[in-house]
Amino acid sequence: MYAEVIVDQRSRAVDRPFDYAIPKELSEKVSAGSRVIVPFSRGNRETEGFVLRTKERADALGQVKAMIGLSGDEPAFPESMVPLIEYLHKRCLAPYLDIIHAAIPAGSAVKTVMHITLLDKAKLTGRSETDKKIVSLLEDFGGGIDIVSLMSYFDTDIKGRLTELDRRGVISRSYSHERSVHKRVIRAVRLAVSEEEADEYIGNNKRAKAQKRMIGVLKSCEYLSAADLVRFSIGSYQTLKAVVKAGIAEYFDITVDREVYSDDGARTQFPELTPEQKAAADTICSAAKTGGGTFLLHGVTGSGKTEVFMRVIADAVERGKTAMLLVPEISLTPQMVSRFVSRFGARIAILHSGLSLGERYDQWGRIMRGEADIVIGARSAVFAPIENIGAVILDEEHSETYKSEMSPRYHAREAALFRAAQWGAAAVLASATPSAESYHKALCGEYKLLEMKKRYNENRMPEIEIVDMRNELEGGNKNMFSRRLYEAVRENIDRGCQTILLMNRRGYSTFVSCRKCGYVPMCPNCNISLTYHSYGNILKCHYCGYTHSNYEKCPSCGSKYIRYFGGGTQRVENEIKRIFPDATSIRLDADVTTRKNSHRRILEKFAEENIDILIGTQMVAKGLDFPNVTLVGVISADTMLHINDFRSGERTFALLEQVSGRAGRGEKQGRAIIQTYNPDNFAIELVKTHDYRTFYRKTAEERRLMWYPPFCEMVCIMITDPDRNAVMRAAHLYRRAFGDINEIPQKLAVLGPIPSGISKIKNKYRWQILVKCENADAINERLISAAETVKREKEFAETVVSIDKGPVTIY
DNA sequence: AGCACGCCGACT
DNA sequence: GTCGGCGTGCTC
Repeated sequence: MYAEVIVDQRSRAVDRPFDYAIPKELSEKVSAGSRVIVPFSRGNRETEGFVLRTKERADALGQVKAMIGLSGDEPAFPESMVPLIEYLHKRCLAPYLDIIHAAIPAGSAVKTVMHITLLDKAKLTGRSETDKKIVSLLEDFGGGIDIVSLMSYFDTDIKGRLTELDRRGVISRSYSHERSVHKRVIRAVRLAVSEEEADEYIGNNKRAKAQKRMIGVLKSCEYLSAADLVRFSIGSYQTLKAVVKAGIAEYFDITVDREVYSDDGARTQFPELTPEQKAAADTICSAAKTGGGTFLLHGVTGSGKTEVFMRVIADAVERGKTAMLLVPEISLTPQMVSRFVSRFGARIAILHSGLSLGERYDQWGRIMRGEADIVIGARSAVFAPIENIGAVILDEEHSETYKSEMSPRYHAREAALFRAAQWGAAAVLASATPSAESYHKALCGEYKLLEMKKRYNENRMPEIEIVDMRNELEGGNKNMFSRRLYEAVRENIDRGCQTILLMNRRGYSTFVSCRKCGYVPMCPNCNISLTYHSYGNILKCHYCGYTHSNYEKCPSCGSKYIRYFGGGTQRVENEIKRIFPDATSIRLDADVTTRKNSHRRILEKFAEENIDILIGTQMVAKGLDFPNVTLVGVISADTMLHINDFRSGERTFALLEQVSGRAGRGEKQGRAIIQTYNPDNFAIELVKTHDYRTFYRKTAEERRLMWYPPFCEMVCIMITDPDRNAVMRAAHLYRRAFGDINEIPQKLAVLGPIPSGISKIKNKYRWQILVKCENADAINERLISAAETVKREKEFAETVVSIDKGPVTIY
């Protein structure tokens, strides 16, 4: 038997499967997904690799080496993940390794370290000072040392010398493979003798009361952790020691999974569904039983989509299948998670970026072992190792967080649909404001459209009021709050109802500028202005994190008059405290949620203490369900509108619709007040009537005219280099190497190369080329070979070419 | 990427 | 003859 192996060496040159013979003794254990150690390259150095598939014959033309052994007893991923890995390899033009690393828990990869051992000092014949130093260091370290430590004693590269010394038999080189994340092992205790013998022991030691209690506890259960035993028996570790020493009990190790959610064991029942919910759930469930299909569930905010998900998931697991629910960013939806936990309990596994490496590893293990058959998670959970999938659900399917901005630049929606199709599962894309791409496919009949137009519990949709801020300015109001919004907030506080205020920008102000000379402080590493943060009185770059203390005087002209343009959440918070001194308020944005669980705690506090006002970025727009919130205020609806991106209207509509949907989820009617300088823009105007259909129609008209998605596919080629001139030359070379578009047998347009909208980030200059085409996968070869042409030039050694299919932001 | 190999100048 | 630095090319 032979295996195709992807070696764990991050380089394009080895980004392909290599054939290895599987020794007989390993043939039972090696399968697709196995992690193996193989001899690689001329020196046959031991290298870690992943098996993509096994086969009867080797395709390799030259010699085929045999693999050395298995690394780790469990496979890294199940065999059924291979088709997805291969699909994404082509789709994202990403190296196999990047995809595999995205698909397995971070930190579970193995580090290969070279060790040097002194074999025979006598064979050192030469006069090389370097060689002598190597040998004497090896002696100092007791004959063996790892390569990293050894190299730290030398200024020059000693690898060549080590090869030579190995050949002469002075030293030998070996490899060790170390895993960084370990299972969590705790010490547990169980009875080592029969219950009768234990009773006899107690009878003979009448004075040992604590030991008696402890043995009593042990008798009542099979085993328990040492800590629990001590606690339940009100004893001490000394008592436990005595019991073990007497041979009555014994220690053993159990591996436990770190818990990532708390389950109090209480189970909620399935409530009665509304006719709309029932119709949607029934259609999806019956499709799931008959080979699957993709559904676009378009339900207004508060229509109870989550309840439909639960039915679909329950139906799948009842039939012995598994289910996957993807949410934009799970740490942002604690309410959703707790609802699922209280319905389904311990069969849920949670995967998201906020987990520690160990927690992630444990959740992974639970899924691999089949202990969890429902997976809830953010983008990367689409790689969860479940099999036999019955239902795949993407909540807020329009969310841009589903697109990875790192290699592999995959879209979780595409990956999820691929996995659903693989298992004949029902796929549900759900949103109150579907992406134009998905809605287009639904109208074309590629997806089946399901609509839920009514809110749950007969609640009405929030009333929307648009406030034209130009009139405020004319009326002499320079405050960030219009008179309408001020009055509404005031009224809401007095009624004892809660308010959510959206300010879609963190920090205090967008940029600062000298009133006299117009100087704007910029980030030295990125071509972007610095944002003022009142907390700590600093200027901060939101791209690279650079900070600078705020200027008292203009560094350019020395003027004392510095002005703060634009607003951020901090500024709104300050204003609220000033104009509503009697109100309680709390802020929720990326600046206050850096610590684990702080996001959840802020929301809990908001609910439990009935805080009057919650101020936040788009974090407050998603998935929050607080019945006492009756007013939503949007300080400025324009912040996303003027970003020069064809999707800005779509983003604005989705955000406004979502955030206003936070109001009126209880019995009281909700309303939203949206402040804007562009009341006539249709993305803002149509929120008023919650008219998604018209919004889509107008958007689609524009996109068709301009030939933008969903009517074409886009590819963004980003070229970066620390040198301003090199990056420009590289970009032009790429364009030339890409070739004449008339030779390509499809409609295609190339825009650029041009400097990127933010022309420098983290000291790397950025140029981009945009390709619009009918089929992006059909030009893979051109896209790659042009990148190879650039990389072949010595001048472009530091140039990075990254290809992004279906980019979400173009700037 | 990471390493072996071959080539060449420096030094003995 | 080594030694050590550097460019090249290959990896089942």
